[in-house]
Order: sequence, then structure tokens, then C-alpha cells
Amino acid sequence: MEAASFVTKPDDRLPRYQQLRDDLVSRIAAGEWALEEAIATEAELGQFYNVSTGTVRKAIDLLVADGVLTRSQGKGTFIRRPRFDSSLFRFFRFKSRDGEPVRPTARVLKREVVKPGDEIRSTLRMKASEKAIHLSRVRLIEGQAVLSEEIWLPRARFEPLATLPLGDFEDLLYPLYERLCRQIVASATEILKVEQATSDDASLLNVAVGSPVIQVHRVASDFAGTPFEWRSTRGAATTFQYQVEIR
Amino acid sequence: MEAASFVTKPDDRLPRYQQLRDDLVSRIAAGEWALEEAIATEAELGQFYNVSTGTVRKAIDLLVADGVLTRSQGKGTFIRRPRFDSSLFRFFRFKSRDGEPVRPTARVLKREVVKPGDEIRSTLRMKASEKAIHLSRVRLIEGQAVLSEEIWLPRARFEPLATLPLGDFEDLLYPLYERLCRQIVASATEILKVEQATSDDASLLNVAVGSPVIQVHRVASDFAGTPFEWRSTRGAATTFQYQVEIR
DNA sequence: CAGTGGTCTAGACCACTTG
DNA sequence: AAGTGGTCTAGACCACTGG
Repeated sequence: MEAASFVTKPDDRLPRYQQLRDDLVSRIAAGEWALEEAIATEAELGQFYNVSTGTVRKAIDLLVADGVLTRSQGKGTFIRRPRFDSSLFRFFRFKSRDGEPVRPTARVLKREVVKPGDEIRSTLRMKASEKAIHLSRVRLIEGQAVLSEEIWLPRARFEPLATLPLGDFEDLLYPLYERLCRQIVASATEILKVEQATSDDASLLNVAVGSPVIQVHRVASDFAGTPFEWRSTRGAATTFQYQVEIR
Repeated sequence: MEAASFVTKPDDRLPRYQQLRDDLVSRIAAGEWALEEAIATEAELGQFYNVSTGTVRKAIDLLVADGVLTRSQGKGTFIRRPRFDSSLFRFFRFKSRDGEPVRPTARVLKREVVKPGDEIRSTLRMKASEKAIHLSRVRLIEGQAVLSEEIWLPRARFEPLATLPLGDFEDLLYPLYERLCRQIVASATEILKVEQATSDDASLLNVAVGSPVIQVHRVASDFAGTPFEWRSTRGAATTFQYQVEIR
């Protein structure tokens, strides 16, 4: 029997379904299938890799659990993009005057194209000479600033954003990244900390200097795992809540 | 063919492995197997429920994903207790002077047996006449208080703790619950909030009044899902950090 | 209707643990 | 050596989607 058509050389010590999983990740990262379009069917994959459909299913199960794929009975298996809309809602509870949850709008206050500091440069794996795009935004609910954001992007990947008129930036940046720069966020890591409001925070967010502020620090990466966005979001701690289930 | 020996009446609209999962939960909650001892083998369960081992595996997969069971190749499948040790470490980073992570010790400052307030009474589903045990603890690292805790327990389930000498309370309460009261924590929900230090916080935790404080509010439940512990933990926000992966 | 994923079977053989 | 869970097969049939 033949070892079948792996795109990348598999690790033979691993079970077949793990090898298969890894190979599928490679093919997804390589862009073999369009975002949110169906990948090859289980039967096709079974034939392609010369394994039974049960083994294909197990590999796909892993990727579904990882949030990389979603299945849809009768339709197919699809590449899933992470749902960042809910991300801020995980940490901050924003409500309009009538109590309905709302998504804040956004306004870019400042953009500059400069050499970043060491932390950002190393996080984004940039060369020493490379410049970055730095955005300062506020996010508002009913005209009231509730979050302030600092965003850093490597210029090479995001050139179109260096010249886009500030008024053309939309509330959500990730669709913009996709459309204008063909950069797709596949995953992210967020770290929460509590700080005390600086005078900048105080004037932007309309809170007292020294009052508690939540800082959410996010690093977003592409399907290959390369980080390409550094973001820091600050908001008044009074709007913060977070819930965890332990089992 | 016979419908096989379910302990509780299964919902026929659900797939077999879901029915099986639910039935296994009932049997676990009923105490059919001792904590952290092996449950029936996959082959036995397949015979018992009259399904193939593949279906049994899928049911057990769900419970493993839920954190109710763990498998151990060659040994068996075991009931798992939640790992609460890591819980506080998820939110607070405690280090000793030499940088090693440490578990804080504990000291009970006060115990009273009283009627609880409405929030605690309804959370713990207690009758209006029922009394609760209220503990106030501090947790210390190298003699320094880093967390303060308020704990409420329904008296009926925790009678032995109403009279236990305060010095006999241990750093970890859950082993005590198990040994003295036969109460086993199966799951919990935690909610995080940020508050400003009260004067009580200030004197207990040695922080400034008004400085940010993290409050972790936990409700712990047994295998049947009945909540039986209400706990609130407060610590200086400077020791707080939390990390999330988004996919 | 054809095609997809979802459920389920009845095995086989492997890897690991324990006596 | 006996018993456990771990991997894998080669199917069958069901439930849902879309043309």
C-alpha cells in the first residue's frame, strides 16, 4: 500500500489522524481553499490520503475543536474565521441607554508611519529598518468614548492603510485588512491587566485619574501563525466583567 | 431488539451517544463509581447499553471534553475532579521572593453561623429559615496577606465545619469538604470584576484605599448541579493577569 | 434528486498498565 | 499474560441541503 499524497512530510510517529490534521492545516495555511468555502469532502479526503472516512472524520474533529473548521450537515466543511465581534464583549459589557447591547463605533484620531519600539518590532518579527503603521482610535457608544486603542501593523503587509483617508476607516478593522490588504486574522492571544487611569485615559475616557482601567493586549496572527497586528485596548473597569466555567 | 438498560429514561429524539452520555452523568451523579476510580470499561458499557464500542467511545469523548472523565490507556476511565489549584493561578500570579510560584497559605479570621442575606440564600437555594456558615479568611504568602475571602455554606450540608476549631482549617477547603462533610465540588462558575479598595481591603491587603482590586466571585456545585458554596475572593489588581487564546 | 455530513456497527490490531 | 483504552477499517443507513 502507498503512503498517500501528503502535502508536507508527515511525522510517522504520530497517529494517522494527527498527520492528516497537520497536513490539512498546511493546506489551509497555503490558501488551498477560499475562506468560508467548502473544503474537500470527507470521502475525497479519505481517497486522497488513502485512509478510511472514520480517520478523516477524527482529523476534522480536531480542527473543528480548534476552531479552524466548521461542519454543516448537507453542505460541507468550511474554513472558519475567528469571531472577534464577541471578543470585546467577553470583557466589556456595553449597553445603550435602553439597555440593549451595542457595538461601539470607531474614530481614528491619529495615524503615523514610524519605526516601532523594540517590543512591537520583536513581537511582529520586523526587521530593524522596517517601519510600522501606528493607529490611535477611540471607540464610542452614543458619542461617548468608552475604549481607547493603540494599533501597530507592519507597513509591508498593510501599505494601503498608510494612505487611506482617516474618515474611510470602518468600525471593524479586520474586514478592512482582508479587503484592502489581503491579511486574514486566523487567531489571536489576549492578555488582560488592570492599570490605573493615566491623564490621557482620564481625558479620553472621561474617568478620574487613578481609577481602575482594564487593558486588553492582543497579538493577532495569520493562518501560518505569523503575528501581524499588535493592539492595546483600554477601557474603564466599571464596564468590565468576565465569566469562566470550571469543570 | 431491546432498548437496553438505561438508568434514567432516555430522550429518544437524541442520538444514542447523547442518551448514553446523559445516562452516564446520572450514574456518576448518583455516586455509582467512587471518585477517581475506574468506571465500567468500554466493552462492558457497550454490552450494558447494547451499543457498539464506537458509540460508547463517542459518549465518553463528550464527557472527557466536558472535564467529567479522564481516560488512561491501559488503566481505565476515571471520574475527574476539577483542578481548582490552578484556578486562582489563572487570575493572580503569586511568586515568592525568589521568583518561584507559590500557593498561599490560609488563616480563618472569623466564623459565624447566621441567616444569610437574600443573594446568598437564593444562590444556594436555601430555605428562609435555614442558617449558613460564614467564613472570613485571608490567604498569605510569606506572612503577607494577598487575598481576602468570604465563604458561605449551607449549614445542613456542612455541620462539621460549624464546630471545627479554627486552627484546624487547612489551606485548601475542598479536601476538607470531602473528608468531613462528604461534599464534592464537581464544577464552578467564576465571575471577575474590578473594584476599588475599601478601607477593609486596604487594611487587610496593605493597599491604598481606592486602588484597583480584583474580585473573583465563585459559585461551586456538586455533580447534580446543585450549588453549595458561595465564595468571594479579593486581591490587589497588581498581582492580576489573565490570558486568552482566540481561534 | 444527488451529495453532504451525522450516526452507528462489528470487528481488527496496537500501546500501555498491572499483576 | 490479561485487560485496558487508542487507532483504524469498510462499510451501512439517516438527516439535511441544494438544485
